Amino acid sequence: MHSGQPAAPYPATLNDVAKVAGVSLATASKAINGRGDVAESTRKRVLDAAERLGFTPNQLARSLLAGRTHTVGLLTSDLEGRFVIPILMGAEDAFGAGQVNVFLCDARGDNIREQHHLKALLNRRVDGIIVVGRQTDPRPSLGQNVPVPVVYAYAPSEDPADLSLTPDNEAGGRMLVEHLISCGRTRIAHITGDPAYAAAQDRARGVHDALAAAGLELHGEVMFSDWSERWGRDAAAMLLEQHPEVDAIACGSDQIARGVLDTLRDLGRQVPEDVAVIGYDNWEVLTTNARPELTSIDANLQQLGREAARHLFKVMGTSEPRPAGTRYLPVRLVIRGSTIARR
Amino acid sequence: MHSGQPAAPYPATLNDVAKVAGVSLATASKAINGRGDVAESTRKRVLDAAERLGFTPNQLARSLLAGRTHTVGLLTSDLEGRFVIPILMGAEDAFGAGQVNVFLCDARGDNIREQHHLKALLNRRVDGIIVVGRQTDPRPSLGQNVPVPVVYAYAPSEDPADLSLTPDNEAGGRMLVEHLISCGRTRIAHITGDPAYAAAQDRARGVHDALAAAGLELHGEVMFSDWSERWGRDAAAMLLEQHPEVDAIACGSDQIARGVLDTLRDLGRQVPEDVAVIGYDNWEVLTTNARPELTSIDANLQQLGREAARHLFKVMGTSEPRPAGTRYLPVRLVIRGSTIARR
DNA sequence: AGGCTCATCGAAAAGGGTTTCGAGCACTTT
DNA sequence: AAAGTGCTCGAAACCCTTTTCGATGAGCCT
Repeated sequence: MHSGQPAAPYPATLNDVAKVAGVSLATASKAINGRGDVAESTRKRVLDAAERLGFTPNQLARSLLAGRTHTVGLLTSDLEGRFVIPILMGAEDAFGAGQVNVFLCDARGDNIREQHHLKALLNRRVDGIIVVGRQTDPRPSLGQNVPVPVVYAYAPSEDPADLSLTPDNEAGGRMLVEHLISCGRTRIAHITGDPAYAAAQDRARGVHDALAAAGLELHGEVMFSDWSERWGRDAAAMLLEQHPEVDAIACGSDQIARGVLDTLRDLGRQVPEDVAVIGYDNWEVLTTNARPELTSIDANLQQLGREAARHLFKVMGTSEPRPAGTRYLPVRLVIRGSTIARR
Repeated sequence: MHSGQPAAPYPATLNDVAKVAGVSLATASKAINGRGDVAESTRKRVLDAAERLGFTPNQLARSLLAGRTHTVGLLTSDLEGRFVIPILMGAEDAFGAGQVNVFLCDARGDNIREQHHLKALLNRRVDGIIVVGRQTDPRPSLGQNVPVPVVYAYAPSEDPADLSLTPDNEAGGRMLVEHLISCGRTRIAHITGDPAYAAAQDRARGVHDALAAAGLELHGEVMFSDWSERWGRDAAAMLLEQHPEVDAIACGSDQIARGVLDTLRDLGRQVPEDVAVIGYDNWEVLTTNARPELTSIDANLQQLGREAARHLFKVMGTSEPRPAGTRYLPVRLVIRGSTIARR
């Protein structure tokens, strides 16, 4: 089964346009790019010819000359991770329907491959690079001798000389507790994921601080294990056994929260009447399908991607000293039925 | 907070290398690319110089000359969709740690924006384009006068002159039923999503055909509505009211299956002992966290992405007539505890 | 010694566009 | 009539690499 059509040829070059219009290369270029020094009648002739031939300028040639390609590289270590995608969308968004295109590279968590991709991107003369990790744990820097600006998103760089943008997990942890308190809860427990993750530790610290600030104490220890629903179910069962008095459970992820909801349901506890539950990440497929729908913390990742892109935009091309350090971007509370009863 | 380091300059050009090595541009190029006609001693001198200067060839210049860029465009209409990502990974994978880089463009479902991105990709002289949709419903073709090969992935093109790769949903539907029958079930119902989706219709047809082939009939009508957990819960409740005899439920998505599992649990039915449940899509976060873990159909999307890339590879550069038509790629059964009791 | 081959190297063009700068020309001014 | 002014346009350089093909020189044969 073949179409038989080999392929349309690439459209005309500027040279063709110039010939058809009966002018020189230089004049054709100026006419098309709207530079001065070309009579209105000539411009029209050139534009007509370009239109007829379907001319579009070859970006390769243009970039080669200009020294800027209007491309950026997005270097990620884990594409399947759900954190990369919103960031990627935000970046694409900020660069806009505009002129910038994004090269996507997935290093699959392999350092060698990352170096390889980096080199490939530089050989293609990208104007900037966004490095996206899948955890909020600091990652090794690409180093300071990269000839284009680099910004680290989600996973900050270990090197303070780099610019990193990462969600403020500590503020998120505080937000969990503050919201529960504002719902009138005082007997709060915290079930979270793998203690080896900075995200787990940072959120737990936020939880602790907000409780302390309100003169409260956590009911039970922070329960660390992994980020699964199963752990949420098991942890909730243990928790209710040892601390049946709890009236709110702050969870370190939406998956954990889903598990917690299941156990509460099995044990006949009403949510949110008896126990309020709050998740983290605002992963829609989990939050909006839960019974009841799950209140959660959204890390504003798309916003983070936009910021990263905007930053690159600002410093691309300039040779000024670049901003450095790690910026913690605000997160956002999304309230649903698991903390506030629907009327 | 500034690093103070403005940016390392771009590395040396071939000209610099030639000068340092004391040879001509041509010789330097030949030495570096391993072409013949250059004395071993000279080659060493050039390579040393290149090493010292950190020379890497400018791909722009190279591409401009060669007429091939070793880049492809990936044009998607919906990045957040979970179908795009595995396909993207498969494509990245097939192009390999090799030479090809991927431009990612998200049209956000907007036709104008898609045209715009297409033009931008062509101006950058990509060697090929992969179009990825978020549904299996056929989508409008980009047309036949695109100067590079195009392959449609997941969402096939409406135009049979294009090459499309899409998962075989009908076979998947049959597989649902065949597996349930092989588990000894005969009283089978089907709950699925939005009837406006080709995926829902194709899978339902597969379910119907496989039942007919086994001399069985569906218990109740096919239940269409939407792809949510909530619908799964509600539909299962209705189903068990009207057809309490069912011993298996084939679901059109994992979300629906999760809802079905919840209702069965609420009603005290054992899974899989009383009722077997099977999902579709093999969305890991849903399947492996379910109680019991959910048997499902995997569309092999990563494989599909690889195939798409491989196809582009094959026809890129050649001017032969291109293969056309829609190819339905095999799907795969992933067995877990919701259909077969764990020992 | 002259003519030959062979290995090695470099000049130049090509790829497609942008930009600088000088040339040509019509028209005005003194 | 000579000089000056202002507007159009084109030649050529440039970006960086690859490739062709002709030039150079050394070594060998008769």
